[in-house]
Amino acid sequence: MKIPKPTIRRLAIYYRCLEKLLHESQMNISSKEFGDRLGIKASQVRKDLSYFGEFGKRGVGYNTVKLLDSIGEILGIKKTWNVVIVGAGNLGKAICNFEALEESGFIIKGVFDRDRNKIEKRANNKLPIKHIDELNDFANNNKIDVGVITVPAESAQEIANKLVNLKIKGIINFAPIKLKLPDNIKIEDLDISVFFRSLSFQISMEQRSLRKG
Amino acid sequence: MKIPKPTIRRLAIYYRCLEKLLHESQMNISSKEFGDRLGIKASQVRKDLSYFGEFGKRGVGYNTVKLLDSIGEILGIKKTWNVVIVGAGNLGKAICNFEALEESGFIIKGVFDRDRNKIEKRANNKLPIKHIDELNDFANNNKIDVGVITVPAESAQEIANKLVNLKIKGIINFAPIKLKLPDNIKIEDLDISVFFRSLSFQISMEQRSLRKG
DNA sequence: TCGTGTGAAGAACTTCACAGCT
DNA sequence: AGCTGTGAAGTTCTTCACACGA
Repeated sequence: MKIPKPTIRRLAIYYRCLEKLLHESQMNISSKEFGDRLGIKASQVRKDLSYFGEFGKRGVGYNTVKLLDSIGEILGIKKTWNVVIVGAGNLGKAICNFEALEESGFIIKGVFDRDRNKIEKRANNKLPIKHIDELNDFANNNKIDVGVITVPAESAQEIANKLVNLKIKGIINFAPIKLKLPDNIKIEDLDISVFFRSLSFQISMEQRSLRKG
Repeated sequence: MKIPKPTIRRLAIYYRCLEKLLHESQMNISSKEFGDRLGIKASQVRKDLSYFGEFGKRGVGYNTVKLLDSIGEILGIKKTWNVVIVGAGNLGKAICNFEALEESGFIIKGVFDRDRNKIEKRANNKLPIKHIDELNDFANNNKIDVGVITVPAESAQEIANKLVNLKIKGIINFAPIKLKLPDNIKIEDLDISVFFRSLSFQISMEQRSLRKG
């Protein structure tokens, strides 16, 4: 069955919320309350979950632990993925220190940059930055599943090609460019400035419509 | 007229691409070539632009400079917004040093944190980190338009409330939580871990279907 | 009675296809 | 001839509404 992409996004959000619920020792939740917490309609929550099975009890709701477990299974969160980050600028370093990644099963194995001045400096508590030329050797010794691209747009495609050659399975691309990739490589694009510009539009729009009407 | 939200996202992407085209001295582009560069259908490009006017010439295409200018106008990129960042962890610091923001008209005026150990340390080349208690005074002296929330989920709503009291217009929220806000405050949510988990799902899914079929 | 699961209806978004300008 | 602008068709996603189980 075809799963809508927005559904996947929301599953990841549900997962976060369930972790929190569990932390608050709430053992059961209805689609209504769940949706209200997240600004999502109850029917949407039920529909999303129904793509994958019947997780709830009629008249009762969903068991927090069971649902967390099931969504974790669906998202493949129990698996772990070995990650390399390419681009040790501010964003790359921030990602290195982003605790939520290990929690999601992404283990950062190496950080690479082409700037030799950065080499061996620490990107986070543990990881020294390596030169991009060492990437191939490194990948031979460490099975890499996922590459994170935090280099400027100009070099992003070149880095993507290198990553593809390492037989990775997926890429998170922070560079503002559409990468050309083989079909079997999964990709998530995340251009942060797009969110800022979208906000800029919303604010401008409101001001324009206030002026008019 | 109602503008689809995906259209706004894409306008921001078009803008980025046009900047690049201009840099490459390409003065004209068709919707076809434009779309191909971005992995978007030509008809989609034309439809998106048509919501805002007629920017192209039939038989010719779009003038790069004129279109860049028009989209900039639409997105409100010529305006500048004064920004405060709340949360001077790794992500907050990365945002401070994110050049694309000033280019998009977001001027970072201040960085705040509740951890007194961080105070007066530099978040980037220019900006000292201030304590969150100083936020109100600061906002009285600097008209703030936009707040960026990079604190943990637990404190995000509290910070959002503080920001709303400062009469800001919009928020970029990196915390994994749905903020409750007045209708007149614009919001963009950007939970980075969602992208990783979505990738995790895509990879797991592929492996499952390969095993089956 | 309460809340899930789900076909069916509805809304939102994308793509087609072609008239019409250059 | 080439390419835009746009109604109309098509597709995808969301919401409704209700049967059914706890």
